[in-house]
Amino acid sequence: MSDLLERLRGRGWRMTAQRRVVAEVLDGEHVHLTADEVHARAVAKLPEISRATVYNTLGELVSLGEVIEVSTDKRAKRYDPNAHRPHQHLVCGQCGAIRDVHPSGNPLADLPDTERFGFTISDVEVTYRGVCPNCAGA
Amino acid sequence: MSDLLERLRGRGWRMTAQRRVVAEVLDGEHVHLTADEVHARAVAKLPEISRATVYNTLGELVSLGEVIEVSTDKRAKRYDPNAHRPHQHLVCGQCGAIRDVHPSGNPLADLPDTERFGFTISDVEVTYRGVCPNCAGA
DNA sequence: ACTTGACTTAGACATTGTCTATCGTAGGAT
DNA sequence: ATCCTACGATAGACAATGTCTAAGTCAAGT
Repeated sequence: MSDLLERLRGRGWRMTAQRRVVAEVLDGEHVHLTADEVHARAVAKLPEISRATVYNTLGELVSLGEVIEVSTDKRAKRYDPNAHRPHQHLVCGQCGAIRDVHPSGNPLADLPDTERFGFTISDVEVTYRGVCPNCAGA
Repeated sequence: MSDLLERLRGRGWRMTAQRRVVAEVLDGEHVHLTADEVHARAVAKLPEISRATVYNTLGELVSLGEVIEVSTDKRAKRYDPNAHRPHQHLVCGQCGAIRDVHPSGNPLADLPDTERFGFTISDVEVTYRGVCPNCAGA
């Protein structure tokens, strides 16, 4: 599991108990946690950890490109540790479940030059919305 | 400009000064305003209008499918009155400028069945991120 | 014009995120 | 091994955005 910790150490990250805990939380379960959920899980492992530290650490991980911020939900940002394989998200509008999915083509190619208005495009974010089998069945 | 107002009236919307003002603000400029910006512009036309009413009215317009909620920016939701032509957004990461763009194909088709996990997909949200000519030039 | 239920209001409250001043500590230097 | 120091952590205030409530107001049907 510690590929993440290894990489961070390799980048000269100063390793602290708090940062380790946050990294472990993210690395442990490949779900999409909100900052507060990360905080809650971190507190379980290290009760003194503060909210600010979790936010700071998450922000640093995002800057380092180790995790991705997603805002599928209109409320809080979520953090996706699966940053090394480009992927998109499939969101259930009822229960809020999120799945990672992998596109067939390159979505960047779908935008013709005439629609780029001189922008230099670096990234595309694609979110499919629908209803998951669970919610549809009920 | 009052296609919007017409449609709303036709749907049995109870027409009040506040709702008219909010609808006019959205219908007037085809930009992507935050709820607070809508409120500010509404106050300019009708000083007594309250924040709650603006939020309520925006929520209703979204439910009715007359405007779309977009969260390109990580902060506030933005409201896009251009709900009747499917489109996507192009966002400048530096200045936050947002442009509507029109896709060449149907992005829904890009997700193979094997990646749908039983979801019934109803919508795709695509956001291209990059740098606008203005910011790139500077 | 009257009545009624839907709409509006002000402001408290909730949630999420940021900032600051202070304290603690990881890791290099000695 | 111990000390130093700069970087990180902390608590809690603050800010931004959004939601809720209780009471007052008004559009529209009768």
